[in-house]
Amino acid sequence: MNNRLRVLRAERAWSQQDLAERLEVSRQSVNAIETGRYDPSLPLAFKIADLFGLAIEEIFLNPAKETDQ
Amino acid sequence: MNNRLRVLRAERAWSQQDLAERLEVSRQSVNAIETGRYDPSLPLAFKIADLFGLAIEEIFLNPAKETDQ
DNA sequence: TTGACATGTAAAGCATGTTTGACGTAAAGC
DNA sequence: GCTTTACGTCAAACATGCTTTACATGTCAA
Repeated sequence: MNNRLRVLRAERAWSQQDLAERLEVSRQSVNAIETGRYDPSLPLAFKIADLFGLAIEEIFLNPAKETDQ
Repeated sequence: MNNRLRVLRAERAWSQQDLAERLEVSRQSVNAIETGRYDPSLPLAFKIADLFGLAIEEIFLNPAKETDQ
């Protein structure tokens, strides 16, 4: 599932480590999600959405939808 | 994480089996999510939201938010 | 009162998400 | 050159999500 995490992080000039700390997960988890190696759990997706003040759907792109924003 | 799956299903008079088939998961998965034994994966959450024509946030209640709709 | 259906749950196994610790590489500053 | 920081990745271990099979209960209609 594609996501805009890298862009949102870059807009804030945060390192993966910075983001990981704010989300209370490991840096490797942030990296794996950004590089598309796996999707976050739903609770983590909510935490990410909260942190950026966006809806989950504005960060994670529904693979079933054609409109890729 | 609380969710409104049971209500949405009841509004359509679907059995757990009906819903499971539409989501292409097992009836036990639907039951486990409804009874709160575990949260769906993010991809499954998207599929559920699609099926009901709602946002993920309208079905799954963010545990970090006080406003429980 | 039997049969069919809906729901809850359990165990075992496989798939996915997350952790820690470690290593390689590249860029930037001193 | 050396050090530091950022990023990508790997392996092992553990946690969670999901499957199949199975069993128990309640309800409802015939």
